[in-house]
Amino acid sequence: MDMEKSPEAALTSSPEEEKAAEGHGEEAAEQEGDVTPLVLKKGPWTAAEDAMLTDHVRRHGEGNWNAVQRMTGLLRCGKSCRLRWTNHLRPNLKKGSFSPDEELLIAQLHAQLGNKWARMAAHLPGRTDNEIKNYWNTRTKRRQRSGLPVYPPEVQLQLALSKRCRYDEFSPLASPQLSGTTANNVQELDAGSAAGAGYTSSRPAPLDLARQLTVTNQTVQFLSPPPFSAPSSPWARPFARNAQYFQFAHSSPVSPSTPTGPVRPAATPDLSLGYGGVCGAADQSRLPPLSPSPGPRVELPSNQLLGQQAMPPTSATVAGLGGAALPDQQQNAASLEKMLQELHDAIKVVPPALDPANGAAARPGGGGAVLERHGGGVPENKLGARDDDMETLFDLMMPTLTAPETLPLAAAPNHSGSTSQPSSDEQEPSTVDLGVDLQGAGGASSSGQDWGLDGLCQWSNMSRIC
DNA sequence: AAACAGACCAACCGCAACTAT
DNA sequence: GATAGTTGCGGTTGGTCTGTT
Repeated sequence: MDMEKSPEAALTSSPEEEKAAEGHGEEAAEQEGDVTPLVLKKGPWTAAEDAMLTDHVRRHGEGNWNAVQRMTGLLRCGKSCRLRWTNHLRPNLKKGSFSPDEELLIAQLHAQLGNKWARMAAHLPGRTDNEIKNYWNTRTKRRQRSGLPVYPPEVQLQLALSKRCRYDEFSPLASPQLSGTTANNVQELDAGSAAGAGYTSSRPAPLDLARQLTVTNQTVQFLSPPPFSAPSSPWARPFARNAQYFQFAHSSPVSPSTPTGPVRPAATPDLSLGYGGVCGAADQSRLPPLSPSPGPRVELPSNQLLGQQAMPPTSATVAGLGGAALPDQQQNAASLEKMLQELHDAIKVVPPALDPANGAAARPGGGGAVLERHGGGVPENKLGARDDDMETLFDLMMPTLTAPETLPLAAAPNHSGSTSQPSSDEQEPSTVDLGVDLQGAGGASSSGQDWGLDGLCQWSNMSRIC
């Protein structure tokens, strides 16, 4: 039922007619009157058309796009008018190339949302979904062709953590309703960004690494207030912009479905980073599937992103799959250590403050973990903090390895992280398939925007360890 | 200088959800 | 409830620009 197509289809009867309309549509409309159906124009907009459309919107506001043609004589269908206005004429549009901040944000949003361009655009004021889509598709194509990872390392780690977070939220213990838009869900998480704009995803808000960490029973806050100096990796810069996500009270928020009492697997991180089989066959029975099983909810990749299956497996992929034979806690620990090393350029996690009562680190709800940007100067106790990071994260990781089989199956995202079939938010993929996005598995802490082959080597090594 | 390939961008198409009658 | 109309979204296409050979 394409109500916008039918007029065009009816009015544009032949290619010749359509072609003629492109050059003389306006004149034709004036001459032909009511007897002959209007031939709507296609193709690039002229300045005069833009002016007409802009004037119309100024007078009547946005919406009712089909009326534009009737009221102004503009020989464009409503759909075309809306598109033109939204993508080019609307005020406050930001033109030009994307800033590094925006690029990282897009990567993070894509990791969380898939090909939800409109939602992504809601997080990028002045940018349009079309713009983001074009950017992502071309960039992704290029990167995949180069064998580079689609996502930067920060996003990869965030994905790994958010995965665990989602397991929490989607755990069988949680009400199914929670998978929608209920309390403590994205509506709140998203409060700090771009007005929400219908953002009803069950995914965490972009750049919500702090929340991910919070769910790991650590509270997070910056030691030094923004603005931060630029980190070594431009991909880390948006952390500063989204500093609000890192500021939590010590009474750490807990995922609504996080059960109290003994730590469930829900509160344990899946540190496999999506490397299929990275945790080994033995553990796969306990962990959510990392790669989608064919089914109605499998997300199909964009045709523009094809070639992924044909892509030669990177060392990381091979190592990840091959590493399935060598999964154990130590290997995960090694992976984790690598990850931390990568991330310590941008983030430092200070261990929770000791509980004065028992001398133990205050854990749930009382954690004192603090994130600190390096921009404010290298912490003196960096190494010590890292050790504590390891200890903390080891603690978090171990339950994963012994997780019962009660973990809910993750939805089956596709290789590109793209979305397709779900028609509602509830059907959105609840995980992001790192398996393929990390196929290129490079992108550690390269200093350039194009996190490069150096990173590839590092991540490959990490996988090999696993 | 010409040919070619890739990147980039604007626009179109089809579909689905939503709203009004 | 059915139908018509509107809006929004994601995928795709085609033209133009730019860099390379």
